[in-house]
Amino acid sequence: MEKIQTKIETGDCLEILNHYPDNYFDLIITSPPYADSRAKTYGGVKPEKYVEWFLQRSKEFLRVLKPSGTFILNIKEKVDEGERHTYVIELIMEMRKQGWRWTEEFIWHKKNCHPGKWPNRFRDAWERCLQFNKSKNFNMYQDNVMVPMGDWAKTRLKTLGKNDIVRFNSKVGSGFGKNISNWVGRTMAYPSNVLHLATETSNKSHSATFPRMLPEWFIRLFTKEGDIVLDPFLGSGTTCEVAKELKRSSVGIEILPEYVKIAKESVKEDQFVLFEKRGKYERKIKKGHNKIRRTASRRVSSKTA
Amino acid sequence: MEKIQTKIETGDCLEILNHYPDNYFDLIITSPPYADSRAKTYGGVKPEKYVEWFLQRSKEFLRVLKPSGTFILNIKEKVDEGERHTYVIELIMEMRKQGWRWTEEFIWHKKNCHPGKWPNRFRDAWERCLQFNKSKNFNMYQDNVMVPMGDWAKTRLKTLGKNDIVRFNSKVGSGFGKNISNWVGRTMAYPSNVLHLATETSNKSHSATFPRMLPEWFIRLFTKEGDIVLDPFLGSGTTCEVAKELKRSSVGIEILPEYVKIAKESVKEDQFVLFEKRGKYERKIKKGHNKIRRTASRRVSSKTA
DNA sequence: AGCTCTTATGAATCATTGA
DNA sequence: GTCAATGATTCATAAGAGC
Repeated sequence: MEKIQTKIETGDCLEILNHYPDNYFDLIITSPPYADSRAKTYGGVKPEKYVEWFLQRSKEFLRVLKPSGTFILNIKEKVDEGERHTYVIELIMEMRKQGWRWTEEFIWHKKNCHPGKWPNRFRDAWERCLQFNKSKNFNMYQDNVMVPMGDWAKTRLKTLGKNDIVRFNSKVGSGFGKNISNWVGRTMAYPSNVLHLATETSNKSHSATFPRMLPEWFIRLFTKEGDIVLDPFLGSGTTCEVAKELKRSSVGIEILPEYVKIAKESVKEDQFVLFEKRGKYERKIKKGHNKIRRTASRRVSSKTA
Repeated sequence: MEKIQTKIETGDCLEILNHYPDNYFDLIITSPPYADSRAKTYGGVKPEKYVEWFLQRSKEFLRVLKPSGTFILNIKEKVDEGERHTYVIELIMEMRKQGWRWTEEFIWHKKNCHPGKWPNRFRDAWERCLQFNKSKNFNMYQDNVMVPMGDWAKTRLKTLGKNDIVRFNSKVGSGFGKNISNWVGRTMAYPSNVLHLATETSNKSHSATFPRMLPEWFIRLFTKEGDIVLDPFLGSGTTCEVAKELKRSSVGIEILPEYVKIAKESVKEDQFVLFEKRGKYERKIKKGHNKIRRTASRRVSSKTA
């Protein structure tokens, strides 16, 4: 098996990435400090300055990303003076001018978002996962993220054993095609662009951690084993941890020493386990897979009960 | 009870609205023809021209909306050359320059999105419901859209949906006990800004109707009985139908005669039933409730199983 | 009334073919 | 070459029929 590397660097990604060559990463995935948040750690970028601040860095991301690669940006605009701020949509416009293609916008539906009540606003239960690419053709491994089919399939497809059940679509070319027999016995379906993930209420001592499932899903979708992933705003190291479990190399960049420390410890622990207790590592991987499967099956049973 | 009026007009809302005074409507809710769609009926506004085309009309919407009112815009950008088109986010930017406040973006999660498979894209399962306002203080009646929560749904009210949109009023006096207000506080929660609704796949003879629950939810949330609602792109009349059921006055404007005909028939039929066969009307309403409850119950059982 | 089973179809997207 | 029409692909939901 190919050897994978996990590297965590301390500093501003704008500087650190200077040392990396063009077309180097297969996937960039990150959840950057939102405007005005983490004021003490990142200098508190003001919403008005956010686009400018980010564009300098996204220019570097564009350079180090492979043409076949993908950039996933998890972000959500803050409320400012009772309005949604426009820095995110401005950023999309400006990144396109920079050369990025805005391929898709995934929705992360936060199933257990924070409770709260305001007179003119409901709880914010979703975030954007913006997909940007350098070219029209990029790598996408859809089979890696298939989900169990809805229960309707069990009852319906089961009975369609006869070879030619044909739906004549006279006007609209939608619905089942002519070869429904292809579908008999299928149990998995491709997902949509809406992700239902709970936020992690974990104990990790830092803010704004995204749940492991989020980077995991995108890493599985847009990379294969041995590929190399970048998270330029690593935080406490989730992306690198997940990448490593999935046998992808990764580079994480984080400006705040406390976070770097946490991140390095997680990864170091993994290395220890990897080299000295292989059995346990295997179990860990398996556990990860089971976790995914369990989640998926929970979703399905939820759909079918 | 206050008398309510339902009025359906034929024409381009840009012209028709000239006849309406400033600050007249409490809520504007619409799903305009998307760029490049309905080419044969609406002239098929090109994506490049869409913002300009819409801005003329949103200027009128701004004029006729009360300062305390809300404008809900259901829209989604098409894929163009493998990229999401930017006309929607450009529209947000331009409408703000026009004087609108972009208060919030609700997500409509389309549970039964269109099937299909492509090498570089998953199925599109969501649309935007953009909330715009004229002022920071607008009317919002949050209690009208509360949803049941927690174990209560499993045990006492299997028929109602957690995380779902339910007619709160319909439960009052329907046999759940007189002290409903006591447990309402503990068992009902405010929803989030993510709406889970299936598109209607029924047999209505026209395309692109949004599900009744969508206008219903926003009408309940942003208006009270006797208020007046506008849908400037009425389509087959869903908004006016729902407004009428909820005892709100409404004006619907539709350019295509066929749709106007359908819309007028729905409203007329309701009137006929209302005045000549009251018993049947009652049944119809009840059937409507049952429909909702059935939908909710499927979803709930799904979440709790 | 409450099941199961059948059937219709929905703001889709992409590649190919034809004008 | 540009643009329009056609074909191929694929889920989930709700109405309706039947029992």
